[in-house]
Amino acid sequence: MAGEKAHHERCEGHGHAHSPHSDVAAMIERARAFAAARKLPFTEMRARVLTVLAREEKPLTAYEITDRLSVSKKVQAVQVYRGLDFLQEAGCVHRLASKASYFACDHEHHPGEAVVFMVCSHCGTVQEAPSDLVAQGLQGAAEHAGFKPAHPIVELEGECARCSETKAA
Amino acid sequence: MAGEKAHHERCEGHGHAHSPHSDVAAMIERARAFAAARKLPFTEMRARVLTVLAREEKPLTAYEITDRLSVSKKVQAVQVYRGLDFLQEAGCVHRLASKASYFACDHEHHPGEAVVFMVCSHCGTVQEAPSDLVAQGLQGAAEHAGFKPAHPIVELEGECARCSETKAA
DNA sequence: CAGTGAAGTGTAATAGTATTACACCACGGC
DNA sequence: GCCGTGGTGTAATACTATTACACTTCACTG
Repeated sequence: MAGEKAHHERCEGHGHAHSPHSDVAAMIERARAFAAARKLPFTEMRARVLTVLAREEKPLTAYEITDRLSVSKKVQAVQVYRGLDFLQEAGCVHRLASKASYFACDHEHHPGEAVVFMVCSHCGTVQEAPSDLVAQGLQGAAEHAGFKPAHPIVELEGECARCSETKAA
Repeated sequence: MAGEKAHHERCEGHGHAHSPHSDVAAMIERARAFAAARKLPFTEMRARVLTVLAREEKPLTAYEITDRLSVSKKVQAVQVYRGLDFLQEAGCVHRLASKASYFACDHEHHPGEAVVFMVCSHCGTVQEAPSDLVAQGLQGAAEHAGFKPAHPIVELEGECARCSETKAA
């Protein structure tokens, strides 16, 4: 049942693992816009946290971010968590529940959409892919149980294409 | 051990919130069978951890289980984690990634199946519901990305039927 | 029947993730 | 001005999970 090409993705053809250099500036801009819309400041700290994540290929834990930032100037984990909270609200960063780690996302998500986080157990990268079928499945399960759905978490551990190829070679 | 409530509202068709009294003895038996099949001992500790979870309506954290068990005899978290590892392998207990907590499950799961954990943000209970649509969606997303899927995590936060009704009243 | 090895236990210590509390700062609005 | 909302920096703490190690149990086997 592969024929599932969901909405337009801003990702190029194959859902890419948010690559390290996928326009950091654009991500910053998106976060800034969100802040403006809420009349909240887009502070230095928020930008720094997002920048670290945007440059990274893999999810990082809050403490890894803390370490990265502390190289230039000592920061504490709580400051990073505050930044992450904001960025998650802004939709610029997602939390990977299975790994308790965080990664940047360069595109908008629409309400009601179900996004699958495919996590490579070999290299650690994450690919996002929206799925209508999953969304329908969740909706159906909820309906059947009289459950009022709010926020879905869909993570799929496995091996990414790149790592599979590498091994095959 | 505790009284057996003859009330087994076993899986009527679909997911019920694994109620506190859904036959604890049967769960123990299932775990015991798994152990036997693997030629592993089904020890006191394993039984105790499972019993605590089976009697509870909501997921518990490892430390909550530790506290419950420590009432009768002091145990340490690591012992509980060991029990949980076994029980998860046995399929008798699932981990809720979004809450870092654990709950008992009274039925088998089949490979390739995708199970939705519906978590009520009000009362904390979890209902399980298998969904073919979700399974297909995951499969499709993986195929499309050349991703080799292994273990899915599907959690849906929201409000259960009971809590919705209560509020409405 | 001793010897061996896989598996579990109990205990202590530690690593890793996240939050609370509080004093202080910055800025926008009346 | 000054007040309120929101951010920062710092310290401390709570919560989740793992590692290490000495000891036990038990099935197997030589």
